[in-house]
Amino acid sequence: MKKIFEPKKIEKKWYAFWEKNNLFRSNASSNKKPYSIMIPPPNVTGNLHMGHGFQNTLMDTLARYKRLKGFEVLWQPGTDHAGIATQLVVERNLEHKGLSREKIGRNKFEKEIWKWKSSSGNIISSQLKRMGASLDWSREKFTMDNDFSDAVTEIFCSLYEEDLIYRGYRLVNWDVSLQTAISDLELLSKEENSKIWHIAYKNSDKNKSIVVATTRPETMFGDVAIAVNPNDKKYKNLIGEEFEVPFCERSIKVIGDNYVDESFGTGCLKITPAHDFNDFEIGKKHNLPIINILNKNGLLNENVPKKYQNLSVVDARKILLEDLQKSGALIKELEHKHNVPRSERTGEILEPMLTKQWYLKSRELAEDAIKLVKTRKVKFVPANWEKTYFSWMNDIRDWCISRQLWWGHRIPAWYDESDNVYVGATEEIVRKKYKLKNTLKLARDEDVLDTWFSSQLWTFVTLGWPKKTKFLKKFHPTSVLVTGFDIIFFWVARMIMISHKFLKEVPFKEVYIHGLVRDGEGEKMSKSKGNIIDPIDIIDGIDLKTLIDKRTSNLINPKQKQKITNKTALEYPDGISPYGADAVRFTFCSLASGSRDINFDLKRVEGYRNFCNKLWNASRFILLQCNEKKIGKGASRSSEDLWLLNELNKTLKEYCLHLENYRFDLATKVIYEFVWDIYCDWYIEFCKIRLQSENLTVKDKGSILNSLVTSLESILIALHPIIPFITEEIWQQSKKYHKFNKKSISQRNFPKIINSEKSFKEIELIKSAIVGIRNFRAEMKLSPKVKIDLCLDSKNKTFKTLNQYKLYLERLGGVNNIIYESSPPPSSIILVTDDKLFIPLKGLINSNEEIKRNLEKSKKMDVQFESLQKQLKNKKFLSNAPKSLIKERRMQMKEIKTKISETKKHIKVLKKV
RNA sequence: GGGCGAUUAACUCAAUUGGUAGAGUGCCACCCUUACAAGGUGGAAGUUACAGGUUCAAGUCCUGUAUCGCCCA
Repeated sequence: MKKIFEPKKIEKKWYAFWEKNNLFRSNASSNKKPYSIMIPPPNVTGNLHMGHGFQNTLMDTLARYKRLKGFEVLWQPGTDHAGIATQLVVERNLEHKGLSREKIGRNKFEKEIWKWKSSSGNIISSQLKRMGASLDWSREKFTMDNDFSDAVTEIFCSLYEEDLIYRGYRLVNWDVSLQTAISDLELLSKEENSKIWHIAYKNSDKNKSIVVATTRPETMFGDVAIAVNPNDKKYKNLIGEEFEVPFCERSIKVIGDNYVDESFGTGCLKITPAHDFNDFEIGKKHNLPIINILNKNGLLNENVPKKYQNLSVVDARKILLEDLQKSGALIKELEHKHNVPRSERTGEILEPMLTKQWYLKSRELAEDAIKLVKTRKVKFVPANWEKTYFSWMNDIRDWCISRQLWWGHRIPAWYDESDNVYVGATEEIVRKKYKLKNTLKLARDEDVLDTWFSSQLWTFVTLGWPKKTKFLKKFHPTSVLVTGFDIIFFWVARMIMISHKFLKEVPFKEVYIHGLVRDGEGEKMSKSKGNIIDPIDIIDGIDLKTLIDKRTSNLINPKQKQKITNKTALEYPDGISPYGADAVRFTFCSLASGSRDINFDLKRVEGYRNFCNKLWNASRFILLQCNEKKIGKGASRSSEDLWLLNELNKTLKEYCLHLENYRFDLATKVIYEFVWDIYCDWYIEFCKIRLQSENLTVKDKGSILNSLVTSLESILIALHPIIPFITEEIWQQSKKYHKFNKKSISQRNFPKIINSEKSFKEIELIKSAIVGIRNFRAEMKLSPKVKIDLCLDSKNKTFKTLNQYKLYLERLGGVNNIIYESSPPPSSIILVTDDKLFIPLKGLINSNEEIKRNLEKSKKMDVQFESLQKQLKNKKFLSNAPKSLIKERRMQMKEIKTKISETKKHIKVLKKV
């Protein structure tokens, strides 16, 4: 073994080995208990980002852990076709070639996308492999696979038959650059600086006017009424009167509606049902006509005066305002902040647009889905995310599922020339089902389904639904869904609804919601901020130049290039060093506490890389010993070894509990502390000394080696879910010693956990004696080269133990001689439980130093004493606090009292010297 | 405007049903001791954002304030 752990040399090797040996294949016919996780399918066009890295590390840890615990594990891989995102990427590629999707047509465009998918679609899969994700690749699924499409069609038709899917003429959020409807979950609304304009509408006699306030003057060509609050004294007598829309020969009525807020603007609201969601509702209520003034490309249409036709909204507004100004109709212009809805994808301002779309009725489905969470058939972890879920579900609206895109599942609906609709899986089926004549011309719906419509089927279609497969039977409902809070509505809720509807089952029993990975300063990682870190770059390392190139290429706003370059150079002057996948994984786990956001700090990775190195070197020591000496058949039963096993057992018990509770951070903490602070700092040191001792026989040493190797093996197994590569490497290297006849550590069983806790007083005693001696040495600034003597009184209760382990005192405490004496010379006293160890001061330090040191100690102890005394004198504390606590405090009191009096006595003695 | 969450050591984060605040990194001192300097030994560092309250006891529960973040309207 090399002195330093080099992850690069082992990671790819072991992943290939696991794959080759089919170690992640799941078997639906096994007798083992099932455990299944479906990967939240990443976009097929995507690259691995920190969020993926984090999420998949957690899932992989669970999957590997459950395998070791004897479960039949299915970890299902796959990708999502991601309608808009993918279509945009391919369109951009076409643009570079001077083409467009319209130029090449729908069929060719689809082919282009498939071509692109096959060339770059598995980037993310290979990146997941680099992270060590133990997915069953033989079952990889894509949401546009043929069988997936069939399932989508079947679901659609069946929902249609039940009247849960309908076609409606309604307002949708329209992205004018994509020319498609967008769900209200895909919009981002942000407060922006804008204006509010007061515009006068005159009556036909031009002797009266009414002033409306609007943030969107250009929509006035679509106005069909003016609304006022019926209680508003200023206006209520105008209700029923008519006014003319400026520059239009159209009169509209004043109506009264409580919706109008008297105090907002002028208290008069223009009503434009075709271009505002609220106005649409008011229009419906008052039976008003609807005038659409926009084309699908966002330009004003023939329903507006000629002058404004074919202008964009922005241009039309500008010209119209000028015209209003000239005509005197523009009364006021005020600064105003309001929320502007923009498309998440394109950043384009979304237009409410009147179109015919397909909708899924959601109320009824939601009722059941709410119950499932209320009765905890589906558990959210942490539970407070249920609130988010409920608040959305209680206020659920019908879901617009059609999209005007070319990439996605085509809606299985056909129309005849009179726009009658026929729904069915294929045209043939439709003709048969509706008994249509062959001469009747049918055209298929041009639109596709929202990507989430297919994603919601993920948990069961990946398992073969609608076929009744073995996999479906064994692995559904899945065990847990690991996902971010941002898609509770998009995905989690919809999966629960649809799975219950079609399978009468929940899609997963638990939902673990994790936090968002941010950069070290708490900023969201994004291309435009230039603060993205690619997990693969932490694994392999990256030099500064490449990192800057990566961060500044393809920027939407090239002006940011210099800023990002400077910032990156400041933050990573030497680039990022290679830390290896295990360190990255360990870090991700250590940061997964509740679901609060995570500020990712590379320093943490470094710390855990060092941990890997520590484990590596501890193993290296053990293997070196095994090479030199003969390993025994049985384990050593000495106190040190039994103590270690007990500590290991305690640790593993907690470790498992934390993993079961999704507290990956606590799991990493307990195992880290065990390996470093107990196993390496004490146990290996004990073993080292024993292995070098001349007092022990070859057979004894063989048993000790056996203990070392077996305990190491247990540790490796326990750590394997978190750090799979290094543990596999060490396990394989130590195979000839532990002799477990398996191909891979991943096939081992998790160490058995015993439900008993013993105490090993003599080991704790010897440890505290050594710590005491070390304290003394450090505080007295003794060089490690200076050895000390130790005086023991054979009448002491601890004498026997200290004498028995004196080798450890010598080697770990720098003790030279142990002198047995009942009346020691002037000494420093180390208190170990009830007993005293004496370190003669002569030749080391003068007694004043020791007096000073003891006075400082005694001060600290006095503070403790005070606080304990205060508590124990408090009658209310004694009557209210739990007995165990009182007992504990009394014990502490007793201890501190002895220590104080001993120290005082000691100081007195020293002063006499 | 409504809701959720956060504020703990210089930095990044922990702290079980309330029981007297801990890690990693950084810092200081000493050490290249034959697994590991990516290491060892020891140490300093906190009025737990602020102000009240409940309680024998509050980082933890309640009320309010401030700052920040997210979601919904």
